[in-house]
Amino acid sequence: MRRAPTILHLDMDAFYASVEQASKPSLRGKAVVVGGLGPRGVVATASYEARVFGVHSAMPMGQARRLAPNAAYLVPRFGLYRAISEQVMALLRELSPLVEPLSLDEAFVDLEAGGRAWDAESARLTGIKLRADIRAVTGLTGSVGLAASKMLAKIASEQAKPDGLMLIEPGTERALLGPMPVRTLPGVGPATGDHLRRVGITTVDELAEAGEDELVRLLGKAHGHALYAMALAHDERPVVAEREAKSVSVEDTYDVDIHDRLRIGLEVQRLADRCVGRLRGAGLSGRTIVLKVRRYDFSTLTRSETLRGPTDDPAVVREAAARLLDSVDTTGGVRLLGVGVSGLADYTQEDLFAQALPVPAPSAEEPEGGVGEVAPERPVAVERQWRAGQDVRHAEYGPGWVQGSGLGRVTVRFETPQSAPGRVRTFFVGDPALESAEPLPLVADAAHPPARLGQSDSDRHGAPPRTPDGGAGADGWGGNREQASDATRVPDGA
DNA sequence: TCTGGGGTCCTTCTGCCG
DNA sequence: TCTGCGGCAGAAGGACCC
Repeated sequence: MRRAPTILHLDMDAFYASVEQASKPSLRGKAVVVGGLGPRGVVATASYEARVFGVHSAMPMGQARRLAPNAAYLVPRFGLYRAISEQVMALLRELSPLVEPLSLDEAFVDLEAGGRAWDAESARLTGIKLRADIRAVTGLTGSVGLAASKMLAKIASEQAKPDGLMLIEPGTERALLGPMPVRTLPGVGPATGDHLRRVGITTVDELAEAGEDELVRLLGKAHGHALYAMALAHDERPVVAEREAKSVSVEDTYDVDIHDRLRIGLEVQRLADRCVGRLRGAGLSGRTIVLKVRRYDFSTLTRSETLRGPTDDPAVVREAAARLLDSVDTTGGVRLLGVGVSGLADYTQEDLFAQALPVPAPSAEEPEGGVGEVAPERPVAVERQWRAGQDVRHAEYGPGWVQGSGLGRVTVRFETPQSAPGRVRTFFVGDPALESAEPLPLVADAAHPPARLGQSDSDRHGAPPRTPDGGAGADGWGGNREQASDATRVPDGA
């Protein structure tokens, strides 16, 4: 095991919410909640001001609204988050060629591989400079953990939050880890945590005392061995810069349960097309088609079928998904449907016989879905929809963002990242002087300008960044189903 | 209170094959 | 021909992560 604390873990603080606060001066210092605003949405990120009220990630939006009724509720703008994430990742790659992104706001860096750090002091200085650079380039704060392993570096950054840096000195790991709750360890979620608590294990020390055999008996071979090693602060996993995707899937949760079998069939076809769009966009094909159904009572079942060879043919995936649906009882209604493809390959069976359909180059309008005969993901918009948080520009008043809409009107706050908190004006939703706009840079004249600050509607359907642990940037969030009545609330006096 | 979306990995069960 | 067995692949579900 390496002894020097040269693994760095960066975790941006309340990333999505912080980006929104940085780009909307009237929200700074206020409770901000980003997530799906539909009736079945959940919280993606809450600002620290919102967390004071008990709002946290993965909480149902309805519950968040009850806890923090005066917070600002915004839909995520993944295009903007991706652009800012790229700025941050570029800074990390200046430190080392070994950068392992976990999601848009998190990454591991092997500082030793980059020759940037060889002991505690050089590692600490590198972390301090990184945090300053991130603030200069993006205007945002991130927390840094430094340790001799990935697990400990991640725990350190968690301890450092918000806006801090923590280094775990070699030799102090077990003393630090011992009193911590088992849930601190990666891989221990609610179920495993409960399981361990029932047998009297609540801390990492107790986990280590239980012994490897007992943990294997309780949790199974893989999990037991892994957890015992972590309890002893042993973690030899290397930082891996590139990892291949193993599956591609799309799913939708519906605002209202679907009962009509015909409609369910059509939705599955639509999801199959979207999934193939993703697949082709990534230049992949797959052998196993998976159908996912979440029923009215939240019970989830999957059905899968493995083909003789990999495919990226939408008709083949549609047909397989339809066959799988035949074996599912949807009486009572379904709340979620999903279609996925696994067993990925970077060629198709048809390629072998030169029968593959030509794949047009993705266009700006179809960032990942340029798939010939595959149906478009959404019908062409016939009426403009204004989503809370969306960037707009008014011919007379300039740039602003949608604070809320409903009853045929849209309320816009006119301000920019560099301006003072702006004023609010209300327009008819069809006002020709109002148009959607690209987000503005958070930091003027940044040394590392983002490649593109896209936030167009298509961004919500853009391919998630391929991240090593599968931490794909989520998209969707039911935003396309947002109701007009989902007006954003902004604290008074903002 | 009422639970998103996109992933990965693991375990268990079952059927097939030699 | 029948039976038992081990290995393997596929199917299904669960837990976890961001």
